[in-house]
Amino acid sequence: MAIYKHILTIPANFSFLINLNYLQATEDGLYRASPTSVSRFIQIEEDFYFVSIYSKNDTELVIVIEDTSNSYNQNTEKEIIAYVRDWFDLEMDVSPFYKMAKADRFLKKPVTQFYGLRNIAIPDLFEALVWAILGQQINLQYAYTLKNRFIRNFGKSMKHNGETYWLFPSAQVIASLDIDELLQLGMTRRKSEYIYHIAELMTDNYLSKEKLLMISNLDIAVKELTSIRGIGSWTANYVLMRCLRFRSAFPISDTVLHNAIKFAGSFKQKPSLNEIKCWASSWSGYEAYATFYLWRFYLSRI
DNA sequence: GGCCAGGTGGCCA
DNA sequence: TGGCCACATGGC
Repeated sequence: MAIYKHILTIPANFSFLINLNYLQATEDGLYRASPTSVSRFIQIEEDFYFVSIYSKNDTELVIVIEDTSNSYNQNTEKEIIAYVRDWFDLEMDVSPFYKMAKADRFLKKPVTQFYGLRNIAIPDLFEALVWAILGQQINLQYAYTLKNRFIRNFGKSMKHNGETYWLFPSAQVIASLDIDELLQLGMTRRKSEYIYHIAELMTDNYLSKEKLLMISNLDIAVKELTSIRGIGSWTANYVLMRCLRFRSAFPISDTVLHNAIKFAGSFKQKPSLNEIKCWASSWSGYEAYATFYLWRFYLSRI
């Protein structure tokens, strides 16, 4: 089996360690993260490649690709590098965000504590949508339980050096199920319907990442998504922020965000929507990053 | 045991 | 538009 290496220069204001810490904290079986590296299987068309990423001297990211299916070509390499760049948001220039955040009463601490963190993506649209829907209106811990069940019941597992790696279930697989099979995981009937319906839309290609990426205007993208049953403003903004890289996507009704602002501001009560709108006006253009940092800050508190 | 949880859709005025 | 309310179950 052939092994290929590719080296990326680490951009400014990027800490691989801080990003690995985040990945370790949110491990879900799809990848494995350690304090020095992260590995996962990445699917390119019909083939799977085992990819490991580590850093060299904090100046370079080394991407190691194992050609587990003997199908490696120039396009494979291009796609895998694009995947990694997207996953870690390497194209993002965070310096203007940091400049703004250091003067912001809520963001000052988060950006200091997690300096170098990027909005780690959920590159797969179906995964991002399912994860958002699972997380609606239930506590985060149970949402992780449901996601685990979802992956282990319907996903594909791959072995590497004795370790199991999961691939997120495809929309095609979910669309071929009976809704009751989703219900049995412990989610509500309504959520089962939402997820099943979205799986159908994606299988029939009415909904795809490529189509959404052709939309550059946030409001239009939100409208497009919220026209789908089960996707409200929160879910649309969550997915646009985590998967499609809309910098101004802002899940403003998010309860963790509210708690994070309450925590960061040492308030006795959660802020009102109008207060958040007012304070967040200075985050314009960086709402997604502000939200991501506040989540990280709040969820990692002692 | 009661309240809250990374909301949404549907109904009503 | 804006205000309820059902959904439904786990975590604390």
